[in-house]
Amino acid sequence: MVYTEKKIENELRKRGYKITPQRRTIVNTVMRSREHLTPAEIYERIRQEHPGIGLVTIYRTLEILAGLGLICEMHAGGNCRSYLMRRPSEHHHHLICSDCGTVIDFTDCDLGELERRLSKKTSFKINGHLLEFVGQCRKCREKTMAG
Amino acid sequence: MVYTEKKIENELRKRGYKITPQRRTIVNTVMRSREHLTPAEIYERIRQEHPGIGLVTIYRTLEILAGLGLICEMHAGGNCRSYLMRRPSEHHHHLICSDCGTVIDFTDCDLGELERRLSKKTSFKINGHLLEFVGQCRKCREKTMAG
DNA sequence: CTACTAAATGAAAATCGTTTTCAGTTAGCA
DNA sequence: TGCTAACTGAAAACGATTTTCATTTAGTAG
Ligand SMILES: [Mn+2]
Ligand SMILES: [Mn+2]
Ligand SMILES: [Zn+2]
Ligand SMILES: [Zn+2]
Repeated sequence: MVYTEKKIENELRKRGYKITPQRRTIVNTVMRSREHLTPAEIYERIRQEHPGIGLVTIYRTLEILAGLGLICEMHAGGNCRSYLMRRPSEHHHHLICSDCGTVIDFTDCDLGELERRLSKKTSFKINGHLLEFVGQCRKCREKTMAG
Repeated sequence: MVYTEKKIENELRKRGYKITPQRRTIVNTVMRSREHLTPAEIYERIRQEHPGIGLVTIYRTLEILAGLGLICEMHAGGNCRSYLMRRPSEHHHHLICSDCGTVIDFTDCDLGELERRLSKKTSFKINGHLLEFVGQCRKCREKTMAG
């Protein structure tokens, strides 16, 4: 299931959130992007069409969208900056190049068995998981070899 | 292989780092602890014996130790704070309670197959992975029920 | 042991991402 | 058309981390 902007607006309305021009732009920007965007990046993109928008509003809207599960957050290992991405239709994870930051999505993680085992052993109710592989993409590896 | 303080000192010396009383205390503090400590927590613990130590020094030392792989960093999902922990002898991961922050270590992750598949498909050289489960521990679940 | 020097330290300021505060504006509804 | 709760943006506050810089010190060479 792919989210259309209409669907997202309905989702927001349903929860009592208002549809403002700012929110529309933010949703639109995040939806259009194939890459993971930081709040600052979203801000920069929007500012060109819609100067005067506040970075705070970006934060507030992203928080709501993430809360509703309409977008998802990514925490890149090293520098601890949190990126935001549009949510593909399925559950997914990331393979990140530690040199250039390239992010590749993948969907097969198959952690159900492990989750069940852990849950049983620890009496935790497990709600989710974070899985990231870190490595070097081909380009960066070649660069390293050359250098 | 468990790191002794002597071994760590040697490792540092080998790389040209000096062994200062501050570094000794930091290594000692991190080694003694069974829990994951934030830089601030380490600072607080050390301050009692060794007032006058600077938080900066904690940061700088932790950075070196992490760089050498002698300790490892943890990035707790939500608030993006990075915790530091002593490195157990084996590769391990975390199960975190989103309510109270309790962290449980586990060692079985069995991601080798997936790693090989991804590596082949993407031409990445994969160097590591980050796996965290997030949920609610028993106590917090009971509290929720009661409330 | 003494002198030297690169490395390390700590105080203070700077930076960075994020959150709070608050006064003014607006979406959605009666 | 008017009301009001929700929303907005500027500014300030915030907390974690980093940088700067003057002073001190570990390790070493004499
Ligand atoms: Mn993704
Ligand atoms: Mn651990
Ligand atoms: Zn790369
Ligand atoms: Zn808990």
